[in-house]
Amino acid sequence: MTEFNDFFKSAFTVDNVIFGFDEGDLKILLIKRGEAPYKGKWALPGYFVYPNEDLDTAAKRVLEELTGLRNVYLEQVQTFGATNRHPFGRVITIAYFSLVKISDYNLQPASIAQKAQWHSISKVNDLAFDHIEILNACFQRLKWLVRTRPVGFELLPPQFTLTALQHLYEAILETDLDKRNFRKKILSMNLLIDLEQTQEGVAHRPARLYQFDRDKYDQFRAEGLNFELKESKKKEAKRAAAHRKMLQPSS
Amino acid sequence: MTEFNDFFKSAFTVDNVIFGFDEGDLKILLIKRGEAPYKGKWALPGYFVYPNEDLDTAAKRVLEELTGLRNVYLEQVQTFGATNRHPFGRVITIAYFSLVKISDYNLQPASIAQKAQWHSISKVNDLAFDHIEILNACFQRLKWLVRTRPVGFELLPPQFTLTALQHLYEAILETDLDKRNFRKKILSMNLLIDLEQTQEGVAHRPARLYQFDRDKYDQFRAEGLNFELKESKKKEAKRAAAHRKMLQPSS
DNA sequence: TCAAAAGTGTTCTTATTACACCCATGG
DNA sequence: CCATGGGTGTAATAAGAACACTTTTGA
Repeated sequence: MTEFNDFFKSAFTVDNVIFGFDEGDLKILLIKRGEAPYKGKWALPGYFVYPNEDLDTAAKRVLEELTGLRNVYLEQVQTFGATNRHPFGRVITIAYFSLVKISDYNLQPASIAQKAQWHSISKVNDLAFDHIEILNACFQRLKWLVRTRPVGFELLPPQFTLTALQHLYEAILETDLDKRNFRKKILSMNLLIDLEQTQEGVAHRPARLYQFDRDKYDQFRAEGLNFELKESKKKEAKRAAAHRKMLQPSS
Repeated sequence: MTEFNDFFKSAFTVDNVIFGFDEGDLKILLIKRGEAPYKGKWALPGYFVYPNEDLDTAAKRVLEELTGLRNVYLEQVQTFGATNRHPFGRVITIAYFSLVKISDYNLQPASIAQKAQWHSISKVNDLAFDHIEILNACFQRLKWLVRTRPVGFELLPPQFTLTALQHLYEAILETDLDKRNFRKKILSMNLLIDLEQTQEGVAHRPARLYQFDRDKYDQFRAEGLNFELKESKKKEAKRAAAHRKMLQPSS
């Protein structure tokens, strides 16, 4: 039988999937581990929770130490606690994700890591611990969130074009969206302020710039806001066809 | 500075919000605590996670010890870890919820509790620890889940009437649904098997009995299934009016 | 004048909502 | 024969999906 005090021999960490968006690509911030275990491997930024620290506070601390950013979108996602997930003992981890504007980001010297770097989410495939599993859970959650709440703005600079916004949604949802329907839907929500400015120096018709209207969002949020986005069926069908084709032996 | 070994002095528990449905009421199973802390108070069933036990396993164990039930719907919801939430030290808890058929339920002698009892969720207001907060988080999650996945069946006996199913949804969503629209929607999903039997011995026209078609559900689940239910606007308006009236001083 | 991305409306289809009466049974 | 809850269809509205051409700019 387990003694009561045997229960008080565990530790817990927070791990943070920090999403950013750059060059049309959804990215996450990873650190190259400078110490055992998994020395030299890429990992999610995370650390032990201090004895007198709340979980959210720990997640914020990890984020701020690494990026210098405060007041970013941060949400608890899921807790991972397989008995064998950490070689040093029983360590469970509470996974968070956060959304940052890469343009705001300044790399801080981080004693825990030799190196911190943005990685395209599509190219991440081998991480320390069970971090791939954590990443997947957080990515799934982000997909859901982005269809439900207008959090996309957290990942863009304060001024953006509708096309940039659409590309962000397409990157997160891993699908194509119809341009006209997307604009109709987004604009009909009345959450964007038209800055009545346009891009400069682009080799094509310059796009209008918009800003997210946070006040109006806070106003709407009370009443529960609908924010669904669906894939275009035609493009979905094309993609499915291409996929089938790919799977078939060439004849 | 915190020593490394200071991190390994925490414990964690699982707490389980066990939902059931009986007499038109959504209920949860609570235990009256037989020991300190919070001796004599009602609490969510939960216990420490053993050193060699996975989190989901611990949640299943707690559930099975208390109810004798296995193979019930169980889902991790959120982790609560405020530094002061447990008087014995740093104890974080991973909250789960489960859905059981009260008809299947058999109370097991539970050494941890003097007493286990079903409580109408609307009447629960004072629980040990931060369990009210946990309950709220799980209830919110259930509301979302029930609009998204056909999990309602987990709470009903194997054979049920459409009216019973509707009452379940109304209890969970805390709203009224239109009878005809509800039936149309539910039947159009083709997830019910009409047993071609009717109730017996009721003092009104006997209702047809249905069964959940789990095979068909598993089949559909792969493709991602829509399962939305909306409140009738008229009834919503009525409710809002009643609420406003209630808030006004009688003149 | 060409390339590149911006911008814009309409039609069709599908899903949601509102709504009221007759039916079968037991007491 | 009455009370109780079971069972049914239709029309109006709203939301979503498909779809192609013109505009503005820099090179």
